[in-house]
Amino acid sequence: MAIANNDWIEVFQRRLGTNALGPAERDAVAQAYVGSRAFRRGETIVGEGNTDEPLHLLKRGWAARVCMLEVGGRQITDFVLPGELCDLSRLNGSFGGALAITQVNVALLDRSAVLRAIESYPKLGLALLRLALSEQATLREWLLCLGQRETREHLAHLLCELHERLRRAGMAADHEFDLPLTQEQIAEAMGITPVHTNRVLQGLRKDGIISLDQRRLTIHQPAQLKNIGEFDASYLTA
Amino acid sequence: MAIANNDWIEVFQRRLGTNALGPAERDAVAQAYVGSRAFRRGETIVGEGNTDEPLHLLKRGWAARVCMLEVGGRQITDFVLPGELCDLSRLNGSFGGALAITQVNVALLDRSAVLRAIESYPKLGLALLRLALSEQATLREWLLCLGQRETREHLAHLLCELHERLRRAGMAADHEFDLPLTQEQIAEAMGITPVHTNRVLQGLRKDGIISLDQRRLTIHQPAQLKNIGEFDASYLTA
DNA sequence: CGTTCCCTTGACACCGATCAACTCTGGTGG
DNA sequence: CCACCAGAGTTGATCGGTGTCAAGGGAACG
Repeated sequence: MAIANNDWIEVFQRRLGTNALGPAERDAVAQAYVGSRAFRRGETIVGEGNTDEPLHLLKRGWAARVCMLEVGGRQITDFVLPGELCDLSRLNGSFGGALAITQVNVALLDRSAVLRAIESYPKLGLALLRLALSEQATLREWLLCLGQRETREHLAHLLCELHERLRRAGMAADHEFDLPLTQEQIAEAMGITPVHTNRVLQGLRKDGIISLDQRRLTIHQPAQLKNIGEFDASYLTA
Repeated sequence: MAIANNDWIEVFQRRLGTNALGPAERDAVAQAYVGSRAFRRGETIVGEGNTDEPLHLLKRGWAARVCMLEVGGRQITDFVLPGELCDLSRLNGSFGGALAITQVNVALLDRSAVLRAIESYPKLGLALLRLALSEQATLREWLLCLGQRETREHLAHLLCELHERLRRAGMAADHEFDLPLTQEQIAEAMGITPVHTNRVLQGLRKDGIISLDQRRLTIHQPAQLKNIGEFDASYLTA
């Protein structure tokens, strides 16, 4: 079907770690490719519920995984950066959806082809297992933030985490980066209201620790920020 | 080293789904067995940090995965029931620890032997990937609870989740089960204080929805409880 | 030049944290 | 048999962090 434009594999490999896949695994994954697609800011990439859609591998941009309450609220459970799958969880059951934070490009991978590739190439299964465990670690850290940290600490931690992950993806400078989130989206990730997000952000600004203008974040006092958020990057493995 | 007492494999297989492992995978896992161990209520099964300890597969009892703040609090991120691994995440990096909620028996599996088995038997890797994704789904649901649900709803949801998981493990009757958690531990799972846990529990009791005496929970109005917690078991896949 | 989205700020109410005291149970030792 | 003690559960009073409601400002865009 699709002409194999395999630039996305590089991105995928970068995320998994350069040695995670050998040439055979690379090829096997490449053969699951069934096309590409673009989404605009705010669009739904994957809806909730278990569908037969292909898997969405993020080539470019930011996405967020979301879980919704029937009535009340929406929770962002995770951000998806290039080289990660928006819907790895669909390999098992179903859960949650994904939405585009920025303009986004994804590679579409046929789900059953991926499953077949895993059954033939154990290193691929192991690489995906590691990816899933890495996501688990982030989810646990978010639970810790939501349950135990105070809001100011939580926000500081979130900013540190995003900075570090973006840095590893080659998308952040030493002390600044593009933060395409609206305050409402930050709120949905932190389980608070947009109004309160604003106030806590103001607090960090007032103390000269960060500035945030036009979706550009600058960290003036990195050590302070890490300190406030008790940020220790060691959970961001692989 | 150890005499192969392989009753734990049955428990493991029950959790993974009966068809997840074939005879070859079974044997491969069995060969990673290096012994068994028991822990008493309250003991630490796995400490935080990345060690070379073997993996701990829960044969009997309840455990909890915990993440700690340097100062302040501790968050229970997940409960571990029989057939699950206390420290699957150690296959990748490290993260968090595990503690015994009840008297607990675990099978010890050599970590590198498990890794070798995965590299030889892709179905094993896939089964563990599915297990990890199932854990992810629970973590996401917990994030939704912590971030978006009110405390009463959160507690109702937690009780429903435990009931359903215990039922699947053959450890719960239709409307009652042993809940070995102290109110303090429930609080650590929900990110609230023990005092408040008590009050919310009283609320559910006062409304005749549940009763909880001597670590035995009875659900008098199951439909009501599910309704309050907006509980939908579909995320508990595999 | 109006509309829309996002950010910002103020006033007020309330949920849940904190502090403190008391009960109840089971276990231990005199 | 009773005294004591530790751990868990219960309840009340008070305080503060966040949610809620409301209004306004500023930038981007047609």
